[in-house]
Amino acid sequence: MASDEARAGLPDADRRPGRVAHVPGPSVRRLSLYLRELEGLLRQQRRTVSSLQLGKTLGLTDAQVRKDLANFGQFGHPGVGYRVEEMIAQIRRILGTDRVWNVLLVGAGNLGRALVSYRGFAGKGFEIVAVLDNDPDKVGQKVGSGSELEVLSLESLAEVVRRLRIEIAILCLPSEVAQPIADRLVQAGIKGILNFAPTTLAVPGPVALAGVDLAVHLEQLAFQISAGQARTKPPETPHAT
Amino acid sequence: MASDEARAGLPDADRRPGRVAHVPGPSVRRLSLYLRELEGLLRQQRRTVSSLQLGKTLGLTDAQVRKDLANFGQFGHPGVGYRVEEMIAQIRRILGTDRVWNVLLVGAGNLGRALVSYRGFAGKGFEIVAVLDNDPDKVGQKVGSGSELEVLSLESLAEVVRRLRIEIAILCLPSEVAQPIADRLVQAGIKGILNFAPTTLAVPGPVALAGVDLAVHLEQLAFQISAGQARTKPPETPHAT
DNA sequence: GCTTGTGAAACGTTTCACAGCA
DNA sequence: TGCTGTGAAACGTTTCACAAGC
Repeated sequence: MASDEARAGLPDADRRPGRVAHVPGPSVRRLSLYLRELEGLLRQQRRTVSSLQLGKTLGLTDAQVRKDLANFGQFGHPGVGYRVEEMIAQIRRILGTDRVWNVLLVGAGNLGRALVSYRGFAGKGFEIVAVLDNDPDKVGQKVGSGSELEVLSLESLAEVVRRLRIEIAILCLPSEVAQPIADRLVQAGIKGILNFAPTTLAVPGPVALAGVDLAVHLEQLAFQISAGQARTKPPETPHAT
Repeated sequence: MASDEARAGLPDADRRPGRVAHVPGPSVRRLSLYLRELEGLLRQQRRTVSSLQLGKTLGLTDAQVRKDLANFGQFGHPGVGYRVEEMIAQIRRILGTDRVWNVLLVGAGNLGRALVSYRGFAGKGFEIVAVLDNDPDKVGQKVGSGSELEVLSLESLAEVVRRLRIEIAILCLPSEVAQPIADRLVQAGIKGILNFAPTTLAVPGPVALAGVDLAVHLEQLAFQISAGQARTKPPETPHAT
């Protein structure tokens, strides 16, 4: 651990577009929420929005919204606010969803099949392009809202990842097999894993990891109800597992 | 007096005797992860675990683990660590999952039906005891792993919540109807809502709220992959297979 | 008028380091 | 020796307050 040299007080000379120095994690998480709100405003034909308005629906202060967005550049227009369409394009570019990511889904159980049919990814920059499962009964089945995907055997994992240039995988598997499958995905060159198994995965540093544990979210509700009763601040909480 | 009394915006006060004074939000979130790890250790017949061991699998420091647990009392045994079984019982008590919560699921689409069949809630203190849907074609259908639940009409919402003493609802609905249904749930006396619709809900202060937006999680992965490349909260030295 | 962007202050969380106990 | 619990220091995030621009 390097001790801190005199690194305070230096003016940030790094203001080149495209290169962003250091962004707080919470800011990045909120970026997705801003995007969601802005897309809603666009559907309502709204042209601009102020930091105060944007923050109000999300339970944030106007200063927070401005600081968050200012982390990535100067997008606002004083006296006007933020232009909805422009801001959407900028956030998509920042998040990296201004292009389509090919996604692999592993595990065609109830949850897995539901995700393949999930409409919420449409227009968000993600497309599930392959589904794998272990179970011989499931292999060969057609899945998806239009039944356009065929479940493939796990044996084809590496081949599918490479052939379809897949960078993100969603794991809907029993806890016991999640880690070995994650290992195989990493080996095959996957860059990010979204894990729905209720277990902690270990992956090498450069591989991105996010976890969604349904029971965990319910537990947080139970705590808020029984202990807290007062609301804590942030609604959304993605937490790496 | 410009700003002294002006802080009344956020409800926060909870200083009842017998209740734990003020616990950082991040600590509470990690509590669920500790519980999950401890339950895994119990299955492996482990009797005790140190803060260092517990933290390592989760990518946390030992000091962090100790501080988190110390927020709620003194549970550790110097020179020994934490007794697995005892700690599980304590965390369940703290989270409020040392009893069973009746859960209502609203929306019997793909995702909703998958959650009803989801085995991960078993033994975690949550039981889905009713399923509602709008669609006349779905009403009357049997759902659940053993097909033991019948989908009921939305009209029975308030009656079902009261009769079955339901305190938590899971929303698997299109964004457009999520808010009106949330309003009806609040009206019926629900205490917490887990929202899977990709929209921001507004609920009165005393009602607990959590949201899971699948697109948001994928966006965070996309950002980590394209911008970050380095992990935000890195567990140290990783190892591939 | 209204609204952004931004230093500086306020606040919250994590890490450090060590006393104390088994 | 091994480990917890805890003040204090380090670090990170949010809020404040206001100059500057539309």
